[in-house]
Amino acid sequence: MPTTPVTPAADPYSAACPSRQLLDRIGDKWTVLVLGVLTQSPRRYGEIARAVEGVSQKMLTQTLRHLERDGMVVRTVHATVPVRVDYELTDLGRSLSGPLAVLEAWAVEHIDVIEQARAAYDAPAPGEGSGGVGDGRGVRSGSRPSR
Amino acid sequence: MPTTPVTPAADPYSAACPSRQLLDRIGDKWTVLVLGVLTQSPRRYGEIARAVEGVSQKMLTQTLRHLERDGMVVRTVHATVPVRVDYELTDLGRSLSGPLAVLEAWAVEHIDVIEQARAAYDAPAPGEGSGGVGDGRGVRSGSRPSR
DNA sequence: CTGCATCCGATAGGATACTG
DNA sequence: CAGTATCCTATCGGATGCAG
Repeated sequence: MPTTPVTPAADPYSAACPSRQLLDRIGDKWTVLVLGVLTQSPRRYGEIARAVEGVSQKMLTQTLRHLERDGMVVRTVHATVPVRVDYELTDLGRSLSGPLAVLEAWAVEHIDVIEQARAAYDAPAPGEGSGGVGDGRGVRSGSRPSR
Repeated sequence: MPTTPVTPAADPYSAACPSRQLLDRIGDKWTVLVLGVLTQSPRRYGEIARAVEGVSQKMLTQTLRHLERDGMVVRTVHATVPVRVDYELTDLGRSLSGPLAVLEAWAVEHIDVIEQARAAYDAPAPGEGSGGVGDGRGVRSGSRPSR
């Protein structure tokens, strides 16, 4: 496979779809958080670990490796006595913050409605046995089937 | 917890953060795909199953239930002889397509650079022993550490 | 300090069989 | 047709221990 096999990439239902690849990456537990920390300024490994708080070394390292592999961050090792490693966003990494901000804005703006919907869905079925509904047109499932 | 414990929601590193909740939802394997299918028009269960292609009933049903719970889709059951169920996006669900499109645009636009970066990362270390780099300032890790 | 290796529990997700 | 239930595997992710 010398030249890239083109891969249409126009098919949203393919695993090779750019959207899917991006979602697989940012959908994990830490990537976006790490990206957020690095957006502010370059950071050392330990700083990121402390900033994100809750992430294990394993996951932090894995996340950083993935970001590095994708060309989103640059890893610089300083051969000092206590080893020091800096991570810095690349232009590519920085360019992602825009779309991410859009998504975050949507989330913040609609979280209330979502949580209301969840509460309504989780609540026990409302008494709908009063009015006549036998029109055979269809029934909205207001609450969870069984859970 | 009767009244919501407030949960600042301003802390990006909390599991209760709106952004995290959204990412947890769209980060899974099928949600965005199902959303995409429904964006076009209301669909029956079987139609979605065929359109997404590759999704199992289990996952499709689970995804639809999640979307319904979050108030993104409305599920309507028609009590006909062969049962018929329609799924339709709500205004909330439709409003998400914008941010999603932004993300997709970014992915499509940068996928080439990302794949190049990946190829470079996966490739064996390039011979950088030529030029003088012994300034002790730091070394960029050009390729993967071991795998 | 930074990170890799290993063990281990939790969860996501696929295949299959069965039901209203 | 539209699910539900069960089983099983792969992966995710945390804890711990070791190393350069």
